[in-house]
Amino acid sequence: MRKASRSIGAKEDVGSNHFDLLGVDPSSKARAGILHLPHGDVETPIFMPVGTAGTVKAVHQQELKDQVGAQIILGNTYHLYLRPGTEVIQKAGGLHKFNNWNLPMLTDSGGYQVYSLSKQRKIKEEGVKFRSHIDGSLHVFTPESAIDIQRKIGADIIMAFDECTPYPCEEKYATKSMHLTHRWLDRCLTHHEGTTGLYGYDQILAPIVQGSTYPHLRKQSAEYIASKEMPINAIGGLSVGEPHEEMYAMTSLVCDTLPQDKPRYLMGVGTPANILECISLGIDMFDCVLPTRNARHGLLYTSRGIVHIRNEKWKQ
RNA sequence: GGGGGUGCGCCGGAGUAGGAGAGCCGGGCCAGACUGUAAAUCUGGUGUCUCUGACUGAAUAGGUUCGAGUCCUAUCACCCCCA
Repeated sequence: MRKASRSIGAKEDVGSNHFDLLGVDPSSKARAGILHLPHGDVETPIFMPVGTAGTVKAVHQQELKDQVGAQIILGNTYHLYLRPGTEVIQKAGGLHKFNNWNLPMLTDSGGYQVYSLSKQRKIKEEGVKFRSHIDGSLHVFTPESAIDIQRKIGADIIMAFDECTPYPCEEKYATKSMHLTHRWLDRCLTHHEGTTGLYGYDQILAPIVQGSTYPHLRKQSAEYIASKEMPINAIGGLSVGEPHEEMYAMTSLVCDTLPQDKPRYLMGVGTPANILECISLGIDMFDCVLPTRNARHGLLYTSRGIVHIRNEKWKQ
């Protein structure tokens, strides 16, 4: 495997050419490319391990780099904002310095927490009021504040603030939510353009396609997102419990609508089979908690199927 | 050798001053779940059988009693004290 080159703390703007599409599979829609980011290049298709609170759980940084070969990892705006807190990270000089990870990073905006913490939040046009899952304190996330926090965290790629809808989701609500996400995207874009990275490099803002499992909504949302002409386009609101066939159908439809020359990021996917299938549909980037969570829960994917390594029969 | 105490589930603990147990809590084990992480978490199972219901079961063997895990006798095992 080729080692991704590195340009730590690169001050120069990497320019509009963030992505080189190297090849397309003639028998599927699978692609190979290189994504150029301030902290190095990333080979796509890529799986990005999730380190919600700034660290990939149960894996040492060294293992993550040397054995796992991770080229980019995730962090989460909501969780980092609550703990250790945005100011702490900013004082450290950004998340890269805070956790000593000098390769690319991406932060999710907190949009997933609109879904996963739905019991303790309220959505309004302005933004989302969250009750902290740690101490119950009240916090407001808006498209603008989500960008501000992500500026302070300093990831190479930052995500638009969206609503990840649950499954199943009524069409009426899915429509309303999609439009809200679109309006929030416009605010994110404006705020992103009006601000700069705090640590001497550009941060790419990625918009997110929503629309639940409704083809016409997905198409409409994909067209809207594509019209923004951002360097990376993301697909959200999938892998939330819908049948795989629906997930593939939506992914396929959206991939066919999004531009060819930009990386496509399918958020929250998935199982090994999901990933292979979606690569063949044209997805370039993935993230999922499944490998780390399942590993912590003693579940291994093997060539002979799933193994629960903690079971007595696997012990010596 | 003498005295005292304790014995039920795979393990540990709780409980029972004769009156409803396949039965409390924890662990282990077995199975399942987990998809932009409120998750080293959660759910279910864990005596036997011909399984919508039965049967057996409180160290072992007897006894008292309408009724015994509980009381009595003997035996066995373990723990404590004395010699």
